[in-house]
Amino acid sequence: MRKRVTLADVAARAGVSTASASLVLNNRPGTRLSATAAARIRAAAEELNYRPNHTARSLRLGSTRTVAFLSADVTTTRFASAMILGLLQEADAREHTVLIAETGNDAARTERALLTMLDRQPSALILGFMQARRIHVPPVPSDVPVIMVNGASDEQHPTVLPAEHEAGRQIASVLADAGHTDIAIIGYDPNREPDWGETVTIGARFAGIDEVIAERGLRVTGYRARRWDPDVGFEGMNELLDSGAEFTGLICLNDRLAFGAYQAMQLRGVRIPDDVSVVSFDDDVIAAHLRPALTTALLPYEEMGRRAMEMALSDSIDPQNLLVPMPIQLRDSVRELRS
Amino acid sequence: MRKRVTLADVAARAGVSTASASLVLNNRPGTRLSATAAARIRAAAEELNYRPNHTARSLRLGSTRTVAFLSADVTTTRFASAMILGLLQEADAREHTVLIAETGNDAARTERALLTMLDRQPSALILGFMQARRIHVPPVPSDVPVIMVNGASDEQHPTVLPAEHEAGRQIASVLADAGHTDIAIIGYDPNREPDWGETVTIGARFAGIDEVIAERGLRVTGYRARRWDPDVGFEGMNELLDSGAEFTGLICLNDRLAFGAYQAMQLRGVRIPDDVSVVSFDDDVIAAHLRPALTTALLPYEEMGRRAMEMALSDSIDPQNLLVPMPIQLRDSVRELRS
DNA sequence: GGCGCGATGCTAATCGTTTTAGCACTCGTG
DNA sequence: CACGAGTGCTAAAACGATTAGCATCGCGCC
Repeated sequence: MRKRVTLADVAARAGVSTASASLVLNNRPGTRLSATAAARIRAAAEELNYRPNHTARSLRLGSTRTVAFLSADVTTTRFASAMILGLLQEADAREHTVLIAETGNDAARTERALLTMLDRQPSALILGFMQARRIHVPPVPSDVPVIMVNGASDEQHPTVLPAEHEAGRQIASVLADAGHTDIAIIGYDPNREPDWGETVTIGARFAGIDEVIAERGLRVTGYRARRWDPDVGFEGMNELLDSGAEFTGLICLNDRLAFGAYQAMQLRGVRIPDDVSVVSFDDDVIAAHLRPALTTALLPYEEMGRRAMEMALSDSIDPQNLLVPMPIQLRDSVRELRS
Repeated sequence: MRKRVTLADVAARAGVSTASASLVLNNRPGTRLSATAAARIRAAAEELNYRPNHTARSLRLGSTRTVAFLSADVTTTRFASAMILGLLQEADAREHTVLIAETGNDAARTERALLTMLDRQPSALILGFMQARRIHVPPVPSDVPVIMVNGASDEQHPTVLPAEHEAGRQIASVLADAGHTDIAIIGYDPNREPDWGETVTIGARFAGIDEVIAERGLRVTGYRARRWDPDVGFEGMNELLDSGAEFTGLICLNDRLAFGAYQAMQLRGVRIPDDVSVVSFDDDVIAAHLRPALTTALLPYEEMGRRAMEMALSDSIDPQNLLVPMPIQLRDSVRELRS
């Protein structure tokens, strides 16, 4: 393919000025060009396969139709792609494209990435986090909106977060509604270690669970853990079982913990859900494939991405903070207790 | 923050022309500006916090330092984020940014996304696939390189693919070297169904396995399957066990199949690796967390992303096709057979 | 015949850079 | 003192679009 065809080429072929061509091709309302001239221009554009030079247009208009997405930790989780997909879908629907950069968890790198992005004059800036955190965002020109997905900023930018509090309530209620009163929790931290403060969402998840425990008068044994990995779940379950604690229901703070707990129970002949009913959070890819399939609260990253883009591109940022529901995926890991 | 400061602002403050300012700030070699003027310019830029307008520069230079990444199916797999991370790292090192778009598996949508991207004059185009496929790529201006990651094009664009053939050989050899001669394979298709042709890589994986089978004289029972999901692995393993086939080694064509096979064996009391040794492909997130941890060939998506960006941004595209090694993750699922 | 006016379309400035051609000035030199 | 060779810097033309304001034409009307 040869050099790109410019507006001037189209205009020349149609025998008009670039001004007229521009007017017609953008079908500006109120333009007073003859119908025949307009037709000639359109035909020329068609024949030459004209596509406007986006860079030139951006320079003139002062707006690139581009949204910059800065992500902390694209890699550490399989959820990132869901979020990106949501962003991309909504951006596409609104005829914008997405610039993406990785910031790591590093303030200096974040600042650098942010400046690089700002140099490209994006229409909006979206900061995404895989482990919901609160960070400091360097100042940004006031005309470019900043949206935080699954995180928060000291500067009070609008956020999109999962509705963890409600999910905590619902997940605990699943167990309570099924008649379970003796509950074990893996990953729980009754003392709310200070580090949890860094993550914006987990506190709400705990609070939701706590409320239901209090309201329903549940008896609880907890296994504290900060790292939520399968091995921890494995270890935790073994410890709970060894302690002789009595429980028929188990809440795992995420699916990876649940995965480990499953392994421990299987090895010791504890049957799910006959002996212990399990509920959890995230709806990780494995959750549906565990045996029995795991009941869990879905982390709605795709929807969050979509909503973030929506907020970024709508002129009115009405809801400063948006909570996206975490639908409960009811599967086979919970048994109805006959009382 | 107020309006962006332009080069003219800097020049004015330094008392020189924009030409001089541009020359100095880009430290063009061979310019003969006085040291004091240069210092004044630099100081002014510093004080005003000048950052060049990327759009304007792109327009002038005819090159946006941007690479467009088109992805088929960002969502369907947890591997996407690894690939993106690789791309991002290398792009960052070379001072480029990445535009990203989703194409689905749809030719029309791919074409549309491609055009949108081309309008932004990217330095290169990278097409990524999660399920390695061969597609038709619409024509692209000859000055923008096109790289295929984990896929191939009818137009013979350079590709970056996992070294499946070698991995097939190595994975089969792990079993053979450990003394196993009776092997079961789940996901195998001895007849190479025609559809496999669509995927570029799997054929090579099969071929590698086949070679070792022939060279070592292994005896093989296969469970055919095209969908490689946990349920299929579960079902496959049960069927193999029911058939009364004798085997001490099991090759699963991916970790999800292996996951299902593990479940089936656990339920039936077949011990891994004491009764059956298992090897697999992908190094999915769960592979390391299975009990026992699974020996598998890592799909090097991050490295592939990095190499693709490298090819895209280096002037000389020497190796038209690059095979990235799939390192074997040796873990605990294989037992050494004493003969 | 000159004026007003609607219809049609063009000129030229602009966005913020980069870059080439060349101006103005100072020396050194024959 | 005229001339060539440096030196230090600038004016102006791009890049490809958008848009406010102006120009031209034909025609009817007084």
